[in-house]
Amino acid sequence: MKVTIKDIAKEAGVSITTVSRVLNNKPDVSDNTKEEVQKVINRLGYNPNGVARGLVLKKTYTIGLIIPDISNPFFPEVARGIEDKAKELGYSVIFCNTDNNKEEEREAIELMRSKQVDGMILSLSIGNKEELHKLAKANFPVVQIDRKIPEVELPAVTINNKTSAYQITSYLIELGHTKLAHIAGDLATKTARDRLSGFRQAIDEFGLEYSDNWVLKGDYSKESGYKLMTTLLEQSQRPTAVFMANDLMAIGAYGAVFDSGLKVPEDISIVGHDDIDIASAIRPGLTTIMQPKYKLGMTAAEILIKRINESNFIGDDVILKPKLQIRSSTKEWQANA
Amino acid sequence: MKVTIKDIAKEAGVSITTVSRVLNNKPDVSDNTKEEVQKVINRLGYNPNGVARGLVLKKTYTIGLIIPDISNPFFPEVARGIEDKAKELGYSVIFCNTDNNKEEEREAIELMRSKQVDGMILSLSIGNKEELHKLAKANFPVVQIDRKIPEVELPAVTINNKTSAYQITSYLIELGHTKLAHIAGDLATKTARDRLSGFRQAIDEFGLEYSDNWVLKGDYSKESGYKLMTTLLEQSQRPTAVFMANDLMAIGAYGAVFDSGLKVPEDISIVGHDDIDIASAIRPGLTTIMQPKYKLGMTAAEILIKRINESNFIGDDVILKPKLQIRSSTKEWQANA
DNA sequence: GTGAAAGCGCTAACAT
DNA sequence: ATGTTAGCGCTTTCAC
Repeated sequence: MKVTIKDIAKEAGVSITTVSRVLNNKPDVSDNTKEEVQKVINRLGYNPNGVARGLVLKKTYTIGLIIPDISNPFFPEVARGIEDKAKELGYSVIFCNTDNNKEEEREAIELMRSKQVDGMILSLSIGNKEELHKLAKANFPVVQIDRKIPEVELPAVTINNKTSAYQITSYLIELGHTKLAHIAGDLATKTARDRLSGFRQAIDEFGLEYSDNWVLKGDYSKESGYKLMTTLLEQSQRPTAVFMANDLMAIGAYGAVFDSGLKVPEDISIVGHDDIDIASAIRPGLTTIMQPKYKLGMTAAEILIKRINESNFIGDDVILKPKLQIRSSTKEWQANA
Repeated sequence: MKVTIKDIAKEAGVSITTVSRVLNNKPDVSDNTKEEVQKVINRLGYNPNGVARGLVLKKTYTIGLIIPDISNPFFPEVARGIEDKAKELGYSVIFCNTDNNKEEEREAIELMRSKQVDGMILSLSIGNKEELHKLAKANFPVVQIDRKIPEVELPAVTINNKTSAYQITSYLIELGHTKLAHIAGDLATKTARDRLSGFRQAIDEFGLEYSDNWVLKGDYSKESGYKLMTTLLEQSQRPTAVFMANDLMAIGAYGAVFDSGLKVPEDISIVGHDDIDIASAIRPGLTTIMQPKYKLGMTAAEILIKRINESNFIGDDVILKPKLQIRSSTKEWQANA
């Protein structure tokens, strides 16, 4: 049987209140009894029952983390940032993968709530406005990460994906490219939509022609990157540069280019987004947008926990700065006569 | 205020016992009242308090996952396997990073226990026998993953790292290499020790000479791979092939070779271990040992939960099969006169 | 078929 | 400085 506060009380010859007092470092215990009780606690190897404590305190010191997929290389670092900050502030994290599936997301949120987490960090598909509205209305502590669902008043920690997409597309254009393609991410996500929209903005502003044939809809996976890049290369009119909506798809694209007997960047420039580990490891190094993933996580956890502990604190959106990371997958392009 | 079982009872005009009965699908409720109660539950959006339930049931339907670092590319996939299986069986997972730090590990275990997890999946450094012994003695459900601490009677889901190291070293030898080096992982881990020992066994069995200069102690990080490979290359006698204890270090080694103006595999063959995503994405593709990471996770979760639910079940060790994954970072070697 | 009461392990008034 | 009591939200005897 596990040893409880009662056992300690009996063994030490005091009331459970007194034990509780020394457990929580409350005043009003004589040094003597405190010491005595502490000894018994150590001797019996007592470990307070957090569940019981949680029930009376209405606080579990646990936060929920709901993300699409921990095995997508973007998320482990943000998860690490979250866990580090949470631990620092005395919280644990319970996590759940949803694959951007609306129903999974709903269930995950419900589950977390029934587990009485003190707050949640969410990266949801775009379909789940209602769920978020409910949480907001219930005044439940939530911070969104990576993706901010539009029209939802919950704070978010993100980068500006439209800007980053605009920036990297502009970079391609400044290199002399005029035939640009984009392979979009899962358009059920806000990030994919924003990146697409940043791409189009750049195309428009620089007065380049826009072709539906050169904007393909992927799903952020390596496989879809490979497949869609293959499709792109099979077209009669080939772009000279392509913006892949994330690095994972860019990796897939490398393979497709290679398999077509072409070369990056000589025949086609490729850029990605996120700067996951692989981006700097592959050759040619992938030009991409670096997202401060760890910091994204740290910041989200920090805001969430502040929100949990200060009822009058409503977190603001935090928009972190990404950075254009130029490597070797891009080169200047001269239109030849 | 959150709605409780009491509110439902009052609103439906029944006792809380009855509400509890319909909540848990117990018999002895008339179809009529059941339906009535269910209606109220839906109307009020009631969500049972898992903490209260956990207190009386002494069961939280939560398992703990303690690993060195979720942002090490080896772990996300195993974490995903664990979460998938856990979810399937009705459990959630709460996770914690320890960086192979003994004290962090101790604290994490204690934390999990105070949170009353039903069981834990652990990947610990080798220093923590005592902690594991305590858990074993307390008959607390635990399964080890990736690394089995020696002399501890808790089931483990692993591959045989000595065998895999032996296998990949033999492959190098069969290619004609006779000057082999090994850059070990963090020797505070069982895996690193086993891989080193498999390497030495191959060296011994094939009667190759062994030099301490060619066995360097890394820590599984990319940076240490780069640094130690540089050290290796600076030596007067250079090996022609090196077994890096994991893929991450192998990536670092690629950089070191490149920066020395040498080429993989023409000047030096390199192999890794684990087959993380990057291994197949980089050029030349990294010859390595593929670990069934997702399955490792699935299996561990399955055993753990079975162990939780069947008091007489003691899980056996499961040793999964790795696979030699030959790519282009290795080539035959002819000793030239 | 239904409800009253006890109790899970703890904290927090409220005495004393 | 210490103890008594109530109660957190739920499940489970036990009685009716």
